[in-house]
Amino acid sequence: MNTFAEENYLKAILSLSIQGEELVSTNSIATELNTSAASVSDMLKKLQEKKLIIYKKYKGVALNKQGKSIAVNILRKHRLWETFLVKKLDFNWDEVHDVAEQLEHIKSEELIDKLDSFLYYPKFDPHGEVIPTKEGTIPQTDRVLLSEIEENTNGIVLGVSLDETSFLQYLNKLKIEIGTEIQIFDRIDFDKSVNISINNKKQNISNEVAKHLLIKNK
Amino acid sequence: MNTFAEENYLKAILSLSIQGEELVSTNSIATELNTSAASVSDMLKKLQEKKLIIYKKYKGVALNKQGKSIAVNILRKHRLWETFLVKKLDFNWDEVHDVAEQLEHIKSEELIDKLDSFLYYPKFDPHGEVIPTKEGTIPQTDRVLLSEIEENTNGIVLGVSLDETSFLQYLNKLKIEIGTEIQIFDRIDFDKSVNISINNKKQNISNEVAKHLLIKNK
DNA sequence: AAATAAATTTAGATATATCTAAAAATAAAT
DNA sequence: ATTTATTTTTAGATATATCTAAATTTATTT
Ligand SMILES: [Mn+2]
Ligand SMILES: [Mn+2]
Ligand SMILES: [Mn+2]
Ligand SMILES: [Mn+2]
Repeated sequence: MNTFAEENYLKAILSLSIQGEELVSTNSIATELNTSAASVSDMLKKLQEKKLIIYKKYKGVALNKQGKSIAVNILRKHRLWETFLVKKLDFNWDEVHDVAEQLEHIKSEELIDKLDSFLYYPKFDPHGEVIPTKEGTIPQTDRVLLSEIEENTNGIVLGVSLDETSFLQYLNKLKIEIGTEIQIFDRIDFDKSVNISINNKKQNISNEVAKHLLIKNK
Repeated sequence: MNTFAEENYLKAILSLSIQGEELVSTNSIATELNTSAASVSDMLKKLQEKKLIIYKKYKGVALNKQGKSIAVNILRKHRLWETFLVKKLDFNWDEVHDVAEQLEHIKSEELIDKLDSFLYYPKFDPHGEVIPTKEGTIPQTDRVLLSEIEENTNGIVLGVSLDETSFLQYLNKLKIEIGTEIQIFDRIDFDKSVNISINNKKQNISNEVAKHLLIKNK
């Protein structure tokens, strides 16, 4: 049985791997978890001993099979709970992340099975993020980040890759939500911002925001 | 913010107070929480410093106003979660206690408010135990324990005062559930067991079981 | 290649929550 | 009222998870 802290570290490593880091660095984990690099080193040693990661001092860390399985399961629980909170308890999409951070650590396989069934086996969470299967796979989707999308195309927002309150409330203000149709014009070289229009209203989206918008071309 | 351990100690003290101990003893807390008397002493010192209990060394402990408020709130959360698990997720009444032990520690007032609303403000949990109000009061009921009920009367089982799996599964076997009508004949002096009948079938109920059955006379 | 900077790990502390064994206080028995 | 037994507390360890500051390794400049 793993502690909350161990589970959070495994989830952080998974998240950084998905974002593209092959060998995840100590510092990026520290940033992700708002803790010190020293604490990360301590915990990596411990996870290494528990045989959940492949860790080479000064080089970086990756999840091994068992570590990945645990991390994906936490992610599954996180997203199922978020779905429950929005679909059943009427929370808004920008209010659920912090509570899900707690609920994801509840230990009961039967609970999650029944929650999944109660929600009619959802495929996506309230942020459009894909929910991993009970078997531990993360279904692949054909979404592209707005920060990397081709210029002069049309698309539809299918999700966000970040579920922090401040980000989601900013999207609310920009009138960007799941299902919003957008036209993509061009990307500015200088700051990597993107010019788009929503309902024929032109606007400029910063790279910081564009990096977290999942778009499907149409 | 209190730790899980602190919350569990406060809840244990509340539970023992309700069961009749005016000054709760170190040993009874140790038994209730399956821990050592030494650990209890350590924690009582800590809760004393946090001003949540009234503690006199070697004498015993009681909750103060703030400690009671916290404990009642944990009990409320425990029973609301149990209700959710049975009513919405189709758990049986003998399967929910352990998961509720985890869920009761989730910190979010809004979550509990919304859960309460989602369940249509239930007054009793799946074991017939009364759910404390948001304001922190425990509504009084006129139930009597089978171990203390008057002889030669009729009654109906409205609840149990213990929600451990082994006890509830034994009740399932005895065909005793909430709503079961029983006739009470007499109480045996020697072992305080009670002779009753259910559907005209006579049986003898041990004091250990009778102590946890909440009956309403009719 | 050597010097400097950045990233990472280790050393040494602190805080929480446990435990066993020993000491102290209280209760019960003689 | 002593002695004995029980209950409770303290002393001293262990385990987890953090931190800051110092040491070490790796990467970048000059
Ligand atoms: Mn978490
Ligand atoms: Mn999400
Ligand atoms: Mn608990
Ligand atoms: Mn209950």
